[in-house]
Amino acid sequence: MDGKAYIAQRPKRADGRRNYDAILAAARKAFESTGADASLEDIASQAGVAIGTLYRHFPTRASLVEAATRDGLENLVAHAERLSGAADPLDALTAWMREAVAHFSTFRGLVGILAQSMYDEGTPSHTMCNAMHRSGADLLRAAQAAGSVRPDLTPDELFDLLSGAAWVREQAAGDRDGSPRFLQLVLEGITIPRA
Amino acid sequence: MDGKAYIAQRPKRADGRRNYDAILAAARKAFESTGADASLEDIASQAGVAIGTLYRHFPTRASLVEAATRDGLENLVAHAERLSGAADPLDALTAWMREAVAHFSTFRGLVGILAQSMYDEGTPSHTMCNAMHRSGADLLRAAQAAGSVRPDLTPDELFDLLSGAAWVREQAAGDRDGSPRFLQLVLEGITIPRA
DNA sequence: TTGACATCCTGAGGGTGCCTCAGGTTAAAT
DNA sequence: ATTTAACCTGAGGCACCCTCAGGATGTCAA
Repeated sequence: MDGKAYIAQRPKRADGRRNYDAILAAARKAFESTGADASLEDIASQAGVAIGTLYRHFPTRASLVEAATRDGLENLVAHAERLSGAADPLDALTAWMREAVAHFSTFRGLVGILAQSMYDEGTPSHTMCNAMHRSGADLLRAAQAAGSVRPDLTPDELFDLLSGAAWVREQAAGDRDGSPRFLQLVLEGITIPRA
Repeated sequence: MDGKAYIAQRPKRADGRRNYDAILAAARKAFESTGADASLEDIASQAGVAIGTLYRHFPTRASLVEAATRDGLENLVAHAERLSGAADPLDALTAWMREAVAHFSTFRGLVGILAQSMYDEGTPSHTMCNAMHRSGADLLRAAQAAGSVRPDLTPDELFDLLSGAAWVREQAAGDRDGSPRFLQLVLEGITIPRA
């Protein structure tokens, strides 16, 4: 199983690259404003390209979403590595969690796709999700080792909590954004008060 | 604004009632197996009825979902009333929360609709959601009065937590159902240990 | 029993979106 | 200049949504 089979490769010919980029830009805009179920035909026409061209570069909707959000996930992983070994592991973990929730709710419907990708191999985003999973797990372990977080919390559970927070955030888009509060409650729920 | 304007009325003629019931039964089965986005044309044909008949009784998909899940919500409210004034308000609250999560994830996509209905008036399920909100708020208040739950938790936040738990549950359908654990974490997070 | 009629049912049809594929075009390598 | 693999196009088949004009029928009152 070559995981990359699903991942759109950046094309080599100049016109191909141009269109690839245009489609990606249009997709980002459309996802932002409409959600992950934006019309692919709209995206194509917005990119000034026929629908077949979009499918050539991104054979599935998931692959397009993956390409449109790869940067964000990479940043998340990079940030985790920067934070690892911080003076206060709990601060590091909470800061990262906040960022993770923010990214997960970049647009409506993303968190569902990511949650799917997390445990479903053969999904475009699966590789990136795995990397993120490892990053988060490291930060969690450190915070647990420092005695700041309940030791029985597993990485999977951490991601369930993060996903839940992101989902709540995307539901209440705009007004009544209960997400900071949700995450706050979760954080206070899993941390161990400094005696 | 008459909230009932959207709610499908049980038709009066015998054939109408028959079809209404058949559609509802087919819808329940379809939602159960496919999710809230099941094909309405499939539901109609499964009920042995033309598509126009389905739309006659249930002008919108939301109204059909509402009708298919009304019983469950009513039970939830009734159960809350039965639990109110229980000897141990915390037990009552947790029992009710578990039941609520179970109902919210009756089928894939329901919790999203309910979360929407909760704060969006003019939605078919809004009335029922309001009733449920009140029930939950009562149980929460009691548990808080007993000193068992952190006093700053609002009913809205409680429902965000419940929705999040239900959403996580519906994501991990089948294997790896992290939902009991999720709710457990949330509960331990919001309760105040008995000194 | 028999109208009369409001209620109900039907299903074709127009709209949107998904995705494929046969055929035409073009960048790039030789 | 030729070749060719990469690329692009957009019509078309499929599924689903939702509406509406016209036909069928249950109900009730006479």
